[in-house]
Amino acid sequence: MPTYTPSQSEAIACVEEPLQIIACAGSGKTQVISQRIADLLASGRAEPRNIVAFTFTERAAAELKDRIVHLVEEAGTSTVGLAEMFIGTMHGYCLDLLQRNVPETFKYNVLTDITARLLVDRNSRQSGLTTCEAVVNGTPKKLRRFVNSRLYLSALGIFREDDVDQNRVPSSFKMAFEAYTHLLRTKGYLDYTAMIQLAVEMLENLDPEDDDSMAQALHGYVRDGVKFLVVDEYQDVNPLQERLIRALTQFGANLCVVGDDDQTIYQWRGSEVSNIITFARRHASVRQVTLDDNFRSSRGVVELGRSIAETIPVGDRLAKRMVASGHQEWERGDLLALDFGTENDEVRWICDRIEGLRGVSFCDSPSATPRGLSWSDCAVLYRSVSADAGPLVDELRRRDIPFVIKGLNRLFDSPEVAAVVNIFDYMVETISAAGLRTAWETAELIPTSGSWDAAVAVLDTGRDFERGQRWGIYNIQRVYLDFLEALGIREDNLPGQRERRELAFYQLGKFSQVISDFEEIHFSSTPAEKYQAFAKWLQYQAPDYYADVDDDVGYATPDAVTISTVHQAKGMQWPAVFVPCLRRNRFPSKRQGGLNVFHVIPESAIPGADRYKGTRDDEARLFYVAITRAQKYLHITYSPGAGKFYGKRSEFFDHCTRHSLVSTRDPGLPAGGRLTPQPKVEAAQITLSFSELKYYFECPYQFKMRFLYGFNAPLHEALGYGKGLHDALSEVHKRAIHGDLVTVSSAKDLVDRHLHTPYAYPELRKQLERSAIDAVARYLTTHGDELALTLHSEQPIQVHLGDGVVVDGRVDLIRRLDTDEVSIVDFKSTDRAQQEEVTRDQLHIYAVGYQELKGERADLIEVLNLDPGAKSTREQVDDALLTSIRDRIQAAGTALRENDLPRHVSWCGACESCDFVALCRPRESNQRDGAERE
DNA sequence: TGTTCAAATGTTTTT
DNA sequence: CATTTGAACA
Repeated sequence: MPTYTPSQSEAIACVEEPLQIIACAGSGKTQVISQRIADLLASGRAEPRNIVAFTFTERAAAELKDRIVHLVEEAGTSTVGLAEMFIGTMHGYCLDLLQRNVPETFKYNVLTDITARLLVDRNSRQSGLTTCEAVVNGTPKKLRRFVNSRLYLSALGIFREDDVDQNRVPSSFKMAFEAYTHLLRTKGYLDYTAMIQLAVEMLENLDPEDDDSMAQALHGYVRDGVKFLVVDEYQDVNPLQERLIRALTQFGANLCVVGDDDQTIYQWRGSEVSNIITFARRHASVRQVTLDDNFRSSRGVVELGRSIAETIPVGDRLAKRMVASGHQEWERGDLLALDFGTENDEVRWICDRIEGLRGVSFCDSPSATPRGLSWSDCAVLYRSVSADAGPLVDELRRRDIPFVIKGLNRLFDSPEVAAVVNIFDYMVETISAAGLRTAWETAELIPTSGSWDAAVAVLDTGRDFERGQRWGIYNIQRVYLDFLEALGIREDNLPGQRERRELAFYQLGKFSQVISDFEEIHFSSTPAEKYQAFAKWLQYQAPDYYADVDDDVGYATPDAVTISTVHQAKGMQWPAVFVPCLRRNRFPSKRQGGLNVFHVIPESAIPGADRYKGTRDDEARLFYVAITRAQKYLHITYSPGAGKFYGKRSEFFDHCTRHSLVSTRDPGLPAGGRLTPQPKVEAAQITLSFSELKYYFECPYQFKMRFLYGFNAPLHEALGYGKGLHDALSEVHKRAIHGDLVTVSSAKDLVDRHLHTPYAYPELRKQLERSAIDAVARYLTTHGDELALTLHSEQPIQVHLGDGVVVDGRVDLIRRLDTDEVSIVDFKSTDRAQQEEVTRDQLHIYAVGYQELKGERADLIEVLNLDPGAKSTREQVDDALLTSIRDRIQAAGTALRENDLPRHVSWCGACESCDFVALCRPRESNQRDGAERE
C-alpha cells in the first residue's frame, strides 16, 4: 500500500460526516478517493452497490474504477459484486436510472448535440425555435432556422440547468421551451440535459405512498441503496447537478466532494464555483481536508502556479497553500517566459526546444531509473487551438516531428470528405458526373481496380425518385455503401501508404456516421427533399458540426507531441509544457460579439450570469491549469498575432516575466548528457461493451470498421422492434422481482408503452405492433408461471481482466429454474442472423460476469427466441469455455492496443452476416439481401 | 478620467 | 451584426 500524507490519510479515513476534499493540482486526489472507496469496501461499511461516484468524463471514470479494482485486489477484499458499484458520469447515472426504473423512458433515444440541432432545425416551428424571440436593443426578433439553432439550444440548456428566475423570462421563450419539451416527448428523445432533469424531478418527488411497484422500487433503491456518494471535480457542478446530488443524499447518504476551486474552467457551461466555496456552510458538521502537497511539479512550477491563483480575490477562493512535495528539482532555466518578434520565430523556437529536449534525462518517480525524454513528453497548450495552432502545425510537419492535435480536426476539410460530399451534389444535380470524378481523382480515392461507371450508375438509380412509394427505400446510407461497393473500394487497394489508406478509410467511416446522424432525424422526408436537404446541410451546417472529430484510430498511444487546448489538458501532466501565444485579448480571452443567449434569456433572470461570459479570474484559473500541467520544464511564450487586437502581450505573460523563478532569456538547453529517448508507456484503458466484444469475436476487422472507423449499417424500417420486445419483457421481469406478476392480458399495454418504431411506415408499424403483442403474449403464456423465479432483469455485469481491460454489459434475464439451477437467458428476435458459436461465446461471457458478480457459477445458458415457431436452446455452462473466454478477451485487449485487427483469411460465416463485407472482399454469392432493397 | 466612435472581431466542450 | 476594444478627444 502506498504511504499517505497525514491529510491524505485523514481524507481516506473520514467516512462519517460530509467530507470536502480540497485538492490542489497534482495532489493525488484520484488515489485518495480510490483508497477511501477501497477501504469502505474492505471494512464492510459498504457493499459495492452502496457506492456511487461521479466523474465528469468517461475517461476519468475508467481510470478511477481501474484504480479501485487494483486497490481492492491488493487488499485481498473480494471483488464479487463490484459491477454494482456505480462509477461514471452523472449523465450515465441518470440515463441508467431512468432506463432501468421508469418504464415510460425505456424506449427513449439519446440526442447528441448534433442530432438535437438537426431535430430543432428540421422541426423549426414545433421545436419552438422560430417562435422564440431574441430582444435586441429593445426590439424582439424571431430566431431563425439554421442560423440561430445553436443559440436556441444553449438557451434551453441554461434555462433547464441553472436556477433561472421564471418571472423574468419572456413568455415567448417559455412557450418555446414547452414546445421543445413536448417535441422530445412525442418523438421519444432525451437530450443530455433532459436525462439529468428528468432523473432529478423523479428523485425529488419520490413518494413512499406511491402504489406503483416500479416507483416503490426506485424509492427503496435510493433510500437503502445509495449510502456513499462521491463527487469528483465538484467545482464544475452546475445548479441542476447540485440538485441531483441533494436528491441522492436526501435519505442520509454520506457525501464526499472533491475539487479545486482554482481549477474551475467550465463556468461558461454553467459550473457554479459557489457550490464548492459554500459547501461547508451549507452542510452541517463538514470535515474539510486540504491536500496542498503537489507531488507532480517542481518548486518553480508550483510557485508560479500559486502566484497566478493568488491574483484572484481572497473572498472568491478557498484558503489553501499549494507546496511542492515531489521529487522534481527546480533549476534556473526550467521556467522560461520568452518574447518573440514574430509568430514564426516563436514557432521555430518551440520546435527547436522540443527537438533539443529529446534525450534529456528525466525521472518519473523518485525511485525510477532516469529515461530520455521523447516526443510524447511535450505538450503545447493553447487557449484556442483553432485560432492559434496553425503555424506550429505547419512547422512540426516541415520538421517531421510527430504530433497529435485535439481541437482542429475538421472532418470536412479533407479532400476525401470533400469528394464524398460531391456524391450528394451529384445526386441533386449541382455537379456533373465529370466533376464528381475529378473530385474523386483529386482525393485519390479511386481504387486501382475499380469500376467508376458502375458506381455512378448506383447514384443514377438512387436519384430517380419515382421508383416507389416507400420513402424508406431512398436510404442515404444504402446509396453511400452501394456506391463504395460498386467502386470496389478496399482499404488495401487505395493509392498510398498503409497509414494514408487507413486514414482515408477512417474518413469514409466517419462520413457514414455523418449520414447516420442526418438520417436519424430526416429518415422520413419526401425523397427528393431529403436529398436536397442533405446536400445543403453538408454544405452549410455539417462542416461546423464536425469541426473536431476524434482522430485517434484505435487505442494505440503514439509517441507524439500533444497539441491541445488548456481545457482538454485538465487532469494531465507532461515533463515539458509550452504555453504559446500569450496575447492580450486571447488569454485572458475577452469579448464575444453577435447575438448571444442573453438576448433570449435576460441576464437578470440568471443568478451569476457573468460566469457564462467568462471573467478575468476565470481566465486566470485556466492559466493556472495550464501551468500546473508541467512537471519540470515550462515555456510561456509570446509573439504578436496578426491584427492589432492580438498585438500586445497578455497580462499573464507579464506576470510570469516578473516572477523571480522565471527566466526571460533563453539559457539554452539543459546541461548534461543525453539518453536514448524513451517514451513513457501507459497502456490505454479499454472498456468494451458486450456487444462490441461480440463483434470483435465475430471478426476483428468488422470491429474496426464499425467502431474505429465508424461505419454504420443503413437504418432499417423495422428498427426498434427488437428493442421494444426486450423492453416490454424487461418491465415484466422487473415487476416480477417486486412480486408484481404480469399476465397475458397486459401484453397490449406493454407493447403500447415500449414499442417505438420511428422509421416504420404506417402499414409496417401496425404489423410490427401485432407481432410484438403476439410475441409478448406467447412469452407470458409459456413462461408466465416461471416469472416468480426471476432473479435479475437487465442485470449489469462486468468482467475485469487485470491490465485495464474491462467488459461491461447487461444480461437480459437471470432466473432460477424449478430444478433450482441458475440460468442466464438471452432474448433473440428477428435480429440479424448470428452464428451459433458467437451466441455461445456471448452467453459464456455473461456467465463469467455473473461469477464476478455473485461469486457463484451459473448452471445453464439459454437462448430464448421470441419469434413464432423459432427454436430456443438451453445448455449447460461449459467450464472449458468459461476459462478460455477470459484468455480470449485478454487477447482482444492486446490486439486492440496494437491495432492488430485483421479480417478473416477467407469467406466465412461471419462474412455472411456482416454489414460491411462489400468494403472488405468480393461477395461469395451474388445475391444480396433482397427484402431490404425493396 | 470619462465619452464617443470607427474598426475589428467571432473561445473554451462534456455528456 | 451586435459587441467590444482602443484611440481620439473632451
